[in-house]
Amino acid sequence: MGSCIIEKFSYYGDLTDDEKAILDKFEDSKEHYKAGETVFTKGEKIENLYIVFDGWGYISANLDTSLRSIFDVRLDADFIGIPEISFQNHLYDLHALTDLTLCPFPRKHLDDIFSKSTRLRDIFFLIISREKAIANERIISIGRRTAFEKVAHFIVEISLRYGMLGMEGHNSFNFPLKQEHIADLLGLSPVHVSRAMTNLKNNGYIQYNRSTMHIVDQDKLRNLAAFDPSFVLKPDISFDYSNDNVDKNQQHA
Amino acid sequence: MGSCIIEKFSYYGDLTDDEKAILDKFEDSKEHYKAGETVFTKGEKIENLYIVFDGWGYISANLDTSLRSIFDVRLDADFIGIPEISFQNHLYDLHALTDLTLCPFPRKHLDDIFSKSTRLRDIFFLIISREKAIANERIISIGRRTAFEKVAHFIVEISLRYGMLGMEGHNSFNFPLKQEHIADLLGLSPVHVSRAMTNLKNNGYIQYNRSTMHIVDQDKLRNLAAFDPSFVLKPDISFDYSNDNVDKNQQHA
DNA sequence: CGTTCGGTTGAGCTTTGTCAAACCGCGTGG
DNA sequence: CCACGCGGTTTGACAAAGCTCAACCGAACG
Repeated sequence: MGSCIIEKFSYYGDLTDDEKAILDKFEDSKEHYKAGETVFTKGEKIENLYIVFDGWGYISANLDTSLRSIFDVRLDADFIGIPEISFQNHLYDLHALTDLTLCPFPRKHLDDIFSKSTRLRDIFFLIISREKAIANERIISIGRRTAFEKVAHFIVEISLRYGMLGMEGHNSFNFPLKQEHIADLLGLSPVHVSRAMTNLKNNGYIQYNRSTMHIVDQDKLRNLAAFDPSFVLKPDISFDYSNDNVDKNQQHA
Repeated sequence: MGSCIIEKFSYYGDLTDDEKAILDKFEDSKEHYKAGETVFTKGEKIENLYIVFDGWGYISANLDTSLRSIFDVRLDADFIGIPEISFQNHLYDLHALTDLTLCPFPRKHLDDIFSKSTRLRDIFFLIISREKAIANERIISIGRRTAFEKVAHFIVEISLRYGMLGMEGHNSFNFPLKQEHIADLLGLSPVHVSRAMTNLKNNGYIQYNRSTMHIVDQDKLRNLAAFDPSFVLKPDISFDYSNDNVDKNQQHA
């Protein structure tokens, strides 16, 4: 009955009543974390998957005391824990960047989802595909783009992920990341992130202040970042595995 | 009846007769590619998943004519295409590095796997988890390690992936990658890879020639690379989602 | 033998990192 | 209301890591 899991799951596709009934077994609880708090750390036992209800989190690993790597940021309706689904213990840390509200998603109900609804299962695979595509783009960024391009690309990525839109992208959005986080996401030093961002600002690509980002010219920014739109999956899934429907939901022209 | 899919799937866990029966529906065909050939390219329609039967392949993207990024290398029993499972068209290219034999894995039979056997489905999730963990380690490497450490870490990774072993790691193995490929995997230039590798050789970490790699001292090399063993999943899966069996298959001490 | 392909080496250059100081907005307490 | 301090950003000077270009080497193969 209107659980937050159903609400957030709906972002990925309209749900039938049957599908809602399957999801409705999940407890409708929320967990709240203050900005800066740690949700879990490496090595802890995995209790749940989560869906982000509100706020920003980030997934990170610490190499030694000084070196940190951030794998990804978790926004509204993003899942947390799917890639760790067959581990018993967390591999990474999850921190709340802003105040963060999560909907726990108990693993023990996953059997139901997978056996009772091929469509819900497909949504799961959609999410997995999407996340792997994002990870691959990050690998390209970190490995082969300049600092300037890395930052530009990341801003475009967030503008697209924000609110699960299609391809248009938000032009103004909440952006609570500190430059230190961007640095750890992109494999840069914080001061170099600063240089890249002031550069983007001075050249008319973006405007920003402490907490909001405004993209002045999406096309110009995407062009600079050599942004490839094909990895962005539309939330409207309607694929099947039969290979008969060649023209359905094409990703490429 | 003894299809290569059953053979390779067995690497991930002993299969019951029921599970084998489900997999036995797959055609037992093999596709052969010569070293250097292209298996598929970005934008092509996705026909199959694959399992590697023999040889090495690599998954890459080209940014422009000069810049290439390699996401991963595909070895014996690795799957190809799982992260793209909800796309209609390929996002990346697959090339044969050596002569390469693949077992096609038609998507239309996936429904059977997921609905008829929770265990086969769990093996799928094991694979997905493992691949995401490998991708995350690559992100750490590219973003936060020195060239020397990147190369060292990559060699350790391959020694562990080779042949789906547990934690021991092979000390001598076939290594057909050119330095150019290592460069594209790790975000380096080919000449810098050369420098790093001769350095590793001169300091007694490794020996190698055109096609084989020998790790002189695993511990020393892992130590240098700050290698974190926790991301390596044992092929013996026996997890469940009930959270009752706290001590089973622990990843951390 | 000569050619080709990949690997190695050196020199100089570019990008990015490091360190330290200055700055800026904002909240707090006097 | 102002001074202060704090956290985060910016700037500058310098150092280091890695890149590019070009020459050279050496094994494999015709």
